[in-house]
Amino acid sequence: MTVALVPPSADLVEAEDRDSASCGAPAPTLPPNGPQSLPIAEAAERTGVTAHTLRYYERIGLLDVPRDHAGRRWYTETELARVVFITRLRLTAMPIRNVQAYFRLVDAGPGNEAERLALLERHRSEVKDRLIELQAALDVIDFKIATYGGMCDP
Amino acid sequence: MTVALVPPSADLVEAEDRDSASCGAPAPTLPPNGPQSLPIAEAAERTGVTAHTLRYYERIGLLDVPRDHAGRRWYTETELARVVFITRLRLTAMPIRNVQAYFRLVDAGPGNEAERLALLERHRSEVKDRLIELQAALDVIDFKIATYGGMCDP
DNA sequence: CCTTGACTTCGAGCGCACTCGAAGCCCTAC
DNA sequence: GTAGGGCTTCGAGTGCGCTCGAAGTCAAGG
Repeated sequence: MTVALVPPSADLVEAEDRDSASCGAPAPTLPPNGPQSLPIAEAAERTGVTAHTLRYYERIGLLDVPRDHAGRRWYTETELARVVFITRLRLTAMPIRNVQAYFRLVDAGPGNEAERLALLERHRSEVKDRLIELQAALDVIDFKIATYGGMCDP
Repeated sequence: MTVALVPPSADLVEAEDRDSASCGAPAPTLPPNGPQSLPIAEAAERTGVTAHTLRYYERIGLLDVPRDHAGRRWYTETELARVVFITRLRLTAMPIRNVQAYFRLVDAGPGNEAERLALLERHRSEVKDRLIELQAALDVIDFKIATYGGMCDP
């Protein structure tokens, strides 16, 4: 239950706000198929998310992936980082709806940080509640396991 | 992450193995509508599970609820305790399949405690892994929240 | 030129765990 | 006797989050 404020995997967390030029230098309007961009298959491999799911995420508005002239997707660090952050949120069972809401805010540009914060904090508190419930349920299971040693007299 | 061996809500945990006469006195073949048995609506209220879901659980073999002469279900402490334990397992996201497997073992009577134990222990270890992942994801979110204070220099 | 293969879109399908609704039965109260 | 309410079964529907397959496009290699 410790709350680490050390960047858990810093490069991925930092990158997520770089798009929509939230602050600092504007995004460089990368040339499709630019420096380190990856085609969908490699993006899938790198993020551990299937290509199908990457397209699905884009369909539902979680991503906006640049294309080359032939319409093929090229994932830059920006998109890859976002995908990773999405998987983190999903891992905590944040409903897709809320993930959508969050990235709608991000994509709306700067000025709504308070809202993003509120959304994340609400979610964090839900996750913490679930952690506690989960731990309690685990305790029940542990108790059950323990009693299988000395059955019939729990 | 502490493992409590104090019965988390003892009455409910203890009761779950009493059926199928796993040890000690055989189940007393209670008269339908016996001492403290409840009709489905009250069982639902007591366990926090809808009547629909209680019937569903029975349909898929998780429960075997005694009936009165008119075919109505009467939930005794045995069934109520089992329902509660099911909800604990479900709370930890144990797939219904595995819950079914577990109670098949329980219903098969004594002699397979090692298998039950193995099933629970496997699940426990999965849950613990998930707890760790969940905590890590929460740390990412916490980090994100923290950086919303001093945007642009995480 | 033709094949190969990775990509594209679109819509449909799937697995899970419920959740609901229709039609009917049974008991009690009036 | 009859109205009401709570129960029964059964099968179908729902919501979520993917997951898949068909059919087509495009670029590179032989």
